[in-house]
Amino acid sequence: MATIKDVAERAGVSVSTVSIALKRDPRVKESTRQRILEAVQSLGYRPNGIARDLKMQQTQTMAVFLHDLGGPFYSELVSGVQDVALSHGYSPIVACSVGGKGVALERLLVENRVDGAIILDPYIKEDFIRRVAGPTLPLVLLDRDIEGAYVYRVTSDHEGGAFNVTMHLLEMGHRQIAFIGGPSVSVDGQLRFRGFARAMKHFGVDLQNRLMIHGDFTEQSGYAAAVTLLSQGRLPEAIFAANDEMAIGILRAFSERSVRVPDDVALVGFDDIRLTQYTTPALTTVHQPMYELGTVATQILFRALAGEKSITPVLLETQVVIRASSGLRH
Amino acid sequence: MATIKDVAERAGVSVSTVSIALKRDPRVKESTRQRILEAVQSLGYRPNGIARDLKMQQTQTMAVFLHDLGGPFYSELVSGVQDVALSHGYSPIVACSVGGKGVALERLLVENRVDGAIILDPYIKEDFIRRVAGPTLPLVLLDRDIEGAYVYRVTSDHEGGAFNVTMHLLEMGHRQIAFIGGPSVSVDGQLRFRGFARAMKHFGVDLQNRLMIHGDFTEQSGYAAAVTLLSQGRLPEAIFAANDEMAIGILRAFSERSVRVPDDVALVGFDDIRLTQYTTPALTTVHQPMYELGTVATQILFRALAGEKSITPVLLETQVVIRASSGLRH
DNA sequence: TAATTCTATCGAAACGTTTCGATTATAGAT
DNA sequence: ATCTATAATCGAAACGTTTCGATAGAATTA
Repeated sequence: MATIKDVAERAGVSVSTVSIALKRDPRVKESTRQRILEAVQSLGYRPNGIARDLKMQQTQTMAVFLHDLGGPFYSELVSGVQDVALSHGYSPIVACSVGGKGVALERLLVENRVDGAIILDPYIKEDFIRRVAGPTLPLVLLDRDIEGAYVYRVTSDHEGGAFNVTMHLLEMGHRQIAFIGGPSVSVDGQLRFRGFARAMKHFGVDLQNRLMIHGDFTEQSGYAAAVTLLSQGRLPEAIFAANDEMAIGILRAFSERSVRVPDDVALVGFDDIRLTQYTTPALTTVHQPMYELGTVATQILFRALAGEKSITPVLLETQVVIRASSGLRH
Repeated sequence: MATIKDVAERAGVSVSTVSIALKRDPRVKESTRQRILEAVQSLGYRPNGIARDLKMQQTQTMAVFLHDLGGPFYSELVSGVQDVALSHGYSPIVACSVGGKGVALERLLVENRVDGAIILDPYIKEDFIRRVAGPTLPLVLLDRDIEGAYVYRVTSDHEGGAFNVTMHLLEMGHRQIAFIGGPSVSVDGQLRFRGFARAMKHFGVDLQNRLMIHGDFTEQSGYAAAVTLLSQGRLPEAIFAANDEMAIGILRAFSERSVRVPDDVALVGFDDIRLTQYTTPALTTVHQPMYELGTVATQILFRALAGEKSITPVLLETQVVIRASSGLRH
């Protein structure tokens, strides 16, 4: 691999001249630049980005960490990040935050291979985040509630969305409403429960223990929850699944057993993943502004990188999307 | 940011001693190692990965480039990559290959910030790939047909899958079959057409020009193709959409106009994305082994990295998945 | 002509590691 | 006490850039 030194030699100039010539610095004479460019060509020289990063003490790269890359709405999030990052001359890369020791999280964050990161993963330990964040590595956390220096936060209004969609169910006359929750670590799952409980209280409806079931945001856990409910003998009037994946699992369990949605039981989810438009019946859910989440988070990252100090947490609105599964004719 | 030098000073040893102590080299006495560890602690020292990469002349990082990160089946591909990469001590990162100058593709590949890459993007220029590949940067291409030094290939059997699913339609008695193709650059789209044409020929059915329509793999283009077909007055007996996204667009156009699938017209897609199970009717399609594509590609990458020279292209089998949209009762 | 300002180029240090060969301290053998 | 083998540590070079201050020559001014 040819280095800048080889180019300098071939062109008969010094290394420093090559370096500045390559960034079109007007200090170098046009004729010498040409000579240098020829040398570059003939040697197939490509600058070594790592050497550059080391010298510059920055990488112009930022990372997005996701718990599992396959999540159905992450692509929009990443688009949002991408659009803003590119306009700042940065390259976003996406990495999976799981995998244990020696993995991307270590390599990129601990060993400073990126200038900043956006993190969407309820499982990453709080003290890891606080330890690793710093003036040279601001971190923007999505849907987490961690305070710390150089740690910033953007969250969707899970509680508000959950409140609104629960109100929707209540207004349709349902009172016996089951709640299928997410894993206990996930703040967004907790907030969704809070919104649900607040709406129930608002209508003066008591929560029933047997209708509060814990899942883990997977389709299978939704399926299992449906089976649990069915085993209780009588179904509730409605079910609020804390995310769409679980709602889809529930739908599958019901369809296999000929339980009709929404006639026998109404069902709503959360997230508005693409699939919800295609299920039978289409799923009422709460839309999360994923693209906006990406752009806002990235903007905050650049403000932090620019040295801005006090950046307040951002809360983004969510929106109820009413479809057939909740029983409203439209 | 504390450097190894600071640690050395604080611990009262030389830089080199710290360096080897930190990798548990038995040459350094236990007591000094402890002293060093304390210094690391109190200074909050974190090794600088970039300096290390520069010195080592490798990054232990590989990239996966996707044309758009949102593609519905990429997550499985990436899981496959991840599983193999981790077992080799490598961190895969995912980046989007679009975005023009100064973007991830440049930064990571041209400037050698990764040790190798897997690329799934029909739009990346052939000469770029050949120019950038080299002994220090093997490239594994997915669904592309480019030959070159240090360029390796893994492909799904698009042609075979298309042949088989077309045979399925023919065996069900359909003769007038429309083909909705992908963008002309995409090799996989071309192969799917080849398989389709071969099956038609096999049954002695002529292709009709009016039934050969070009799309671009998006849902909208499928919708548009359906509209085109409808405008012709009489529908074909069956439609083969070169990917599921377009098939879904077609389905939407038909459902909006009360054209019944499969009663009025049969429909098949390609890819077996998750959505195909949930559409009404569920979509007959061809399953691509995406996870396997990821693992195989990554294994090849590591063989190349290990210096293996002649690695032959791999072809992975696809499988027809028969669901309701093609009309077969099951 | 001498002094001054540009213009074009160069040399060297620095970024933070790793590693090789050299050096010193410690112990064991003669 | 001297020599040798081993253990523990050190110093310096190298990885490939960027950039600052220096330098030499050409052009301008007095």
